[in-house]
Amino acid sequence: MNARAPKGTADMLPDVARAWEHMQRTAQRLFARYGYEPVYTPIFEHTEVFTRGIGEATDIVSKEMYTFEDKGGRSITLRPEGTASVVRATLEHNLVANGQSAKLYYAGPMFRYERPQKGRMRQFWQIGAEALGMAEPGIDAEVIVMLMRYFEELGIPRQNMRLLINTMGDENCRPAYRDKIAGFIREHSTALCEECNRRAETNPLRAFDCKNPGCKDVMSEAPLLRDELCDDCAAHYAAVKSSLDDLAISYIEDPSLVRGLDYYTRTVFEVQVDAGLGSQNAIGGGGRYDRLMEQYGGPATPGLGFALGFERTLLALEAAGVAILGHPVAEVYVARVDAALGGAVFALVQELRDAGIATETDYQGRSLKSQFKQADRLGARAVVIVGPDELAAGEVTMRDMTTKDESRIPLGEIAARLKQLLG
RNA sequence: GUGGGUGUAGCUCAGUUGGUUAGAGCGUCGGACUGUGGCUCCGAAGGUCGCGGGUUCGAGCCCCGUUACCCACCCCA
Repeated sequence: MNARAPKGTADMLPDVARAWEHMQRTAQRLFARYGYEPVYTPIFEHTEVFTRGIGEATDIVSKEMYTFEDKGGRSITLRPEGTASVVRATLEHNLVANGQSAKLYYAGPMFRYERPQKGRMRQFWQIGAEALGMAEPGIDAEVIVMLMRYFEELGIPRQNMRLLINTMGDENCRPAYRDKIAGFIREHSTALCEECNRRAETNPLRAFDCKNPGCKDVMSEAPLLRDELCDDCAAHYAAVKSSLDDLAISYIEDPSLVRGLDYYTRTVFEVQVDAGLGSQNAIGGGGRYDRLMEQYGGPATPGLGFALGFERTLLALEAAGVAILGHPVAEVYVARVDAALGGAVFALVQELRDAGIATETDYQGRSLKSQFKQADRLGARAVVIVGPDELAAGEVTMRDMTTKDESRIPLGEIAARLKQLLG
């Protein structure tokens, strides 16, 4: 038996699990203020949900999916991202029929078959939010602001983050631009890498993303979509920027920001940090996907959203020196002078827990000294000592671990006294 | 898929030109006039030195293979 988690997965031990819960709670509180409601979609979907939505030519679909055939012969894929599923669910349940809108958020594990490295896992967690049915540029800004506020609320200093934005155009202006870039790549084929040449056929815009210095040079001369936008897209982009300005959210326009999913239209954005993530730098990103619902056979429905990565966010938090503190494991520790008193202790511990007090005790027959050490380690504010002397008088000793004050308390009053001490 | 690095107690790591009972710190457990914590001191438990071959009188140290993890490329959260 190989007692090891599979490659690219990790156990989240209490310290990390606590951070996870903190990140989820923070999202729940914040997103609720923006009108978002939770949604849980399956962790696996029919493969087609992703191939259609994300795009056959993307890295995610072409080489990173966990796809398998189930016992019924269906092709199933572990979700590599959340948007496709949420949009599928929205369509399936008619959440935005007849001009309705929906604001939904989700959190959970995603799966991508890649070589793991710092900030990249095969199973990784994301929180995402999707705003469906709204085409106005104001909602673009709102989504971006909520994402930035989330990171800030967790404790990543604003100056540690960089918000990049760009526009991908729409079906009116992008095809022409796409052809133009494909042509540009062909013209400069000798100066570009093999991969970029291949991109001319599959997804020309991704050539902007190439990290090869030679390609970067060449692509810096390429025509920009910004200059080829149709009027509607140009107006939308201008309005988004203007809203961000109004909200004092600073951003960097990055024409090379393309992102790895085919469904994006118009606004795309990414939040990057410099420290803690190894060679990665994005902690969150997203964009608008006004045609996605139609790709699933649904009515034309605009939408946009973002996703952010837990692992990377935690790395960024650590790099920023932010500690996520846990609650004490126990508020009260019940110690017994000798093991024979177990019965009385057991009843008392249960009574305290029923009274809402986090209570811990020893089940290993340890020395009183050791029990005190344990109480200290668990962060207990008080220790209740159960000994023969006390019990003979129907009492216990209560020790305030901060002030070291001790007093004998009748058994019947101990719960109330402890609650009083704990405030 | 490709490349580099690492793999010694629960954790972080030392282990000299290969040499005889493999060490430290932290943590854990026990103790310091025996019913009491956080400091200090003492002591104890705990290791197939990733695994398999090879070289050697002898290998944690050298060689080969293998595996795991880490990091990087690609791309992304």
